[in-house]
Amino acid sequence: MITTVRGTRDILPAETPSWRVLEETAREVFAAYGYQELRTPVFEQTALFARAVGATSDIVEKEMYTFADRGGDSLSLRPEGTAAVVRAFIENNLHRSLPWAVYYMGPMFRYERPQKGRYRQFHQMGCELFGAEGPLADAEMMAMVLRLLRRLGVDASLTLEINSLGCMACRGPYRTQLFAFLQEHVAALCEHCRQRLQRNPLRILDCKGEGCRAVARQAPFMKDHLCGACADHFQGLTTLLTALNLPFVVNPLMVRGLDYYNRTAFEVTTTALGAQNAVAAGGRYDGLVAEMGGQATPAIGFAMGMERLALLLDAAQVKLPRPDIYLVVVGDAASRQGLVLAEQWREAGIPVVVDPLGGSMKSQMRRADRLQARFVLILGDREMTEQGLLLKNMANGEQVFLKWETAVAQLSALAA
RNA sequence: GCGAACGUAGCUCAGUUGGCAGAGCCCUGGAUUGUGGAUCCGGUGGUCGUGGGUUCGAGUCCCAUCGUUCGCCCCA
Repeated sequence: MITTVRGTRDILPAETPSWRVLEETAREVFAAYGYQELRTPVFEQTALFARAVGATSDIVEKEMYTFADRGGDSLSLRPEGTAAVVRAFIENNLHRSLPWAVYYMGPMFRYERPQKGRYRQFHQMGCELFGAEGPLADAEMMAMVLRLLRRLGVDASLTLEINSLGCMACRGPYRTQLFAFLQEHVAALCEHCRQRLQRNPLRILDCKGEGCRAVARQAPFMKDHLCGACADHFQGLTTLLTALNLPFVVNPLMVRGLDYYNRTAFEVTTTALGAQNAVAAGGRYDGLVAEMGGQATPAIGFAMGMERLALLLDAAQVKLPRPDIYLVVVGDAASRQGLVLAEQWREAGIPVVVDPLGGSMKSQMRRADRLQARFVLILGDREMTEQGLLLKNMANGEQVFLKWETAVAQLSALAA
């Protein structure tokens, strides 16, 4: 048997309704804040991700699906959404139409060890806003994320955490200070953190190892060493979140995994998903557009993991589709006549499900019941001779007789 | 990439010191010959994840492999 590739899966019809709730609710909320949909290719030149996400990040170093195409170009399946959005922004000269507010949703690919809520092909949706520099944009985006989560009914046990990662001006000095501190306490760090001390000391702050956490708590915090502009920005953000009545926690140890972030970083976490606790995460990346060759443009964005949202989604919101009218046909002649009638009704805009398996009336009725059809139309020998149909209301069992000629009018009254 | 647990019917699971592969749900037929749901009775459905090994005999023990789950890591 040929099966799905490890870390991928089918989303079967039993599950697609909740995915649609997810997608449709998100589209509504994003649109309400002025975001429009952007669709980018699922694969790009490998160099795009290497430069945007960071050549030394774990994602690029060991998690990308990278391959050479037949022309010899190195391509990669997208491991995240922002890089392609930035590429599209630059490539289409959109700095002339600021603000540019877009959302995307779709599959992403990372070669990771699969776990609950973590797949090799997974789905993210996210928003990116180009052109807005001040904390108003940050606060509004967080409000939007939380509104969406509330609308989805997944807001129980969620926490909004924020931090500031500083900017080019203040991160450098802070980094040397942090490095000096960590070097004094190198003995208490885990092996992995000792290795990344040189390369990426900031990441040590959110290591989950006990020794590292103890050190991290004593370490100098970025938020205490921000330059004036960054401090103002962060202060402005907290003031706005308070004004919006959005509860938040300042987590000075939160560091984003992707290299492009500066200033505001935020994360929405849950206690309901085990180790994969991040539901949504994002931040500001004011330097990325310029770094990627575009005209310097401030930007902020976030992404949320759709598998994780689907796991949390309030089942009460998901309405399973149920047919209004289910046609039961008994006998060959009735089957043919049923097909013709059903097409006439559909032509008139009336949806009809025709029992596709036939067999005894009992078994067809059972299938209609299983689908929770509101009405069943019965077409058997008796109805054939009388050129009519029996219409049964499945809720109360009442039955009325219809003639073929007048059925369209009577059925459209039902479907309305 | 590292550590651990688990893979038995479509689903959820039981299976004793190694001795005939089971239950519930689902599906299906009947009780009810043209009518769903409730009840009762019957039925279909298994390369026990896969491949080796030990043994008279393996779902059970051993090895390998694939997959899932949990933790690490990473992250949405």
